[in-house]
Amino acid sequence: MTTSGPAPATHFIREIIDEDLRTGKHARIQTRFPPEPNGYLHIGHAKAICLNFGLAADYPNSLCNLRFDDTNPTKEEEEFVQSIIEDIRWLGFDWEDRLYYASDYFEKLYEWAEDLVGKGKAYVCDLSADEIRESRGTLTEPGRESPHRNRSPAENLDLLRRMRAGEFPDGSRTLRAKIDMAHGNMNMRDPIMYRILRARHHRTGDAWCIYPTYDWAHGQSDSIEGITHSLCSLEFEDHRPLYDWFLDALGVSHPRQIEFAKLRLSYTVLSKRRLRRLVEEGVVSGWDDPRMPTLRGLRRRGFTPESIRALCDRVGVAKKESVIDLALFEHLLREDLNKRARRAMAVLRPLKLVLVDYPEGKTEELSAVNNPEDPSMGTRTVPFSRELFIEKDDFLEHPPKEFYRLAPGREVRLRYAYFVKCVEVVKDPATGEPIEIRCTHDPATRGGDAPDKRKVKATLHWVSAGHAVAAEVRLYDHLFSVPDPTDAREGKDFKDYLNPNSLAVIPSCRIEPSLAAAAPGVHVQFERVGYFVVDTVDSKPGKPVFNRTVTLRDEWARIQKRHPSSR
RNA sequence: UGGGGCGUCGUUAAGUGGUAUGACACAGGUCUUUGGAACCUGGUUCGGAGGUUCGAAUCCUCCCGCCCCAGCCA
Repeated sequence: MTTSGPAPATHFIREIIDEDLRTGKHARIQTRFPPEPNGYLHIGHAKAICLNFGLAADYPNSLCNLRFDDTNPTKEEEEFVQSIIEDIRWLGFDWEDRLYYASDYFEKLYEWAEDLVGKGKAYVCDLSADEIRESRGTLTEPGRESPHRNRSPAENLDLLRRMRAGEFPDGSRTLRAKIDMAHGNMNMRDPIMYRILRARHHRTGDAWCIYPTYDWAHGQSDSIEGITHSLCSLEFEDHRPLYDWFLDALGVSHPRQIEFAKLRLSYTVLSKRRLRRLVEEGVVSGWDDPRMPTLRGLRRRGFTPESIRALCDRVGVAKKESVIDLALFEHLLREDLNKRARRAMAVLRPLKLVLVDYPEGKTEELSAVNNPEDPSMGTRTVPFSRELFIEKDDFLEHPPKEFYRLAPGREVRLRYAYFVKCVEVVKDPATGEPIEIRCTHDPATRGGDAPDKRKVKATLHWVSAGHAVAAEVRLYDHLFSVPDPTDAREGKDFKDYLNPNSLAVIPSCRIEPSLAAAAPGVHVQFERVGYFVVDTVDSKPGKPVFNRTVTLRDEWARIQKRHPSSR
């Protein structure tokens, strides 16, 4: 994944690695991305993916594994394994043959558990879940030792074996590490290593009725894989002493856990719980709704893997919890799409424009550039005729000073076509709304250049009424109307901050004919409007559907925002 | 009144005792057959108070604020 370009931004994790390489602690590094297959990946996961795979790509001979952390069969499913694999591939990363599962290590983990029991560092506890909770103490008071804490290694070994053999009912016993019930860190108060759970595992089936907890499985899995730097998010800082304790107790290769702040983005939510609510409560159409921050949602919305990787490169890696401005993401997206998306003309809200001095029945094929940023993308031809559609917003009968599009008596350019001048406005007698604009055109300006060098203030996009194709366009906007919907006021819920205008469907837009057959997933810039992508689910030949990925920067919109009167 | 973290422009991130820097956002401008893109210009912001020092965002002390932890979830 190495790309040429500016050196990657440095951060505290790189400093640690550089130091480890310099001192010879390691000659190379090995990282891993360890998702639990219990849901879909989102933009927050992308940061961890880019960090882990990116680091491995940047350091010589270094590798990053993909490991599914599948220690809880009640929540995990094969479907998620597949979707996660698909999404990481789409993002552009490769783990070659290093696809692992924590469940691959169940036998080894069990063997190690017996080892700790033998060393007197773990014991079988018969307390119920409630009793354990009750005896754990609180944040300010120490816990009480389990009455089974001092069983002999031999008795513990016997009990552990019988736990594995299925002699005891679910939840009746646990294997716990023998550490310190008075520790200030709750994770060290004899944490649970195994629970009895008769649940079918998506990979090991019914082979086990005891399953390791995260704490018991994670560090040991890292060790088995030869991970050198185990990166995780801040909430695991409290677990690091335990991570270290297990590895030390076992006396095996000891990766270093390093915690960093996970990515948060403004105007959206990223917790699995909240995302699930949006889906289950029907706020969005599903996990791949184009408004969702899931990788599937972003993909369907038209975000590119390149823009996501660029975001992850730019946001930095630190321990400070921060919320990244969505505007940065959109900026990076535009930067990418500007160079790659083909241009086309599409009129979202059509207003008829008739050229009174243009012959009826005549059609011209005018040449248009496919991408001004990339001449190699060539040109295409666009049909032009007497009756056209322009954007409703591009005409104002009584324009404010800052508006320099079409208005009565005013001349503008129709892109790649002619200069036209408004000579008449036909209005709906009932509403007074303009329903047809009549213009003259200057034949000498064919193609859009005036031989006499006269200037016009505006260039408008258009489509030929008789040639344009109908299309459905879905205008997407921020899912929430406030930067941090999770920061809900007293009595409020994050859903109270949903943006009611996050989706507006325009069933019948007019697009230039060259767009009629655009393939699903293709990115295109509707000139002067925004970037769009052909929807991968609902778009059909003959009935195209476009999703707005992001608008273009819009100077006029800003002016209107500043002076609400100018409309 | 337990333990673990974090505080640098609006937002992010650099800075590791010697002129506070970049990106996004914002504001102004140049250019333009996209009010796009590109380019130029702008703002003084180190949580607070003391202290050490010729000199502190960096070192010390105290204070304040925010986040995480009491799953047999990860």
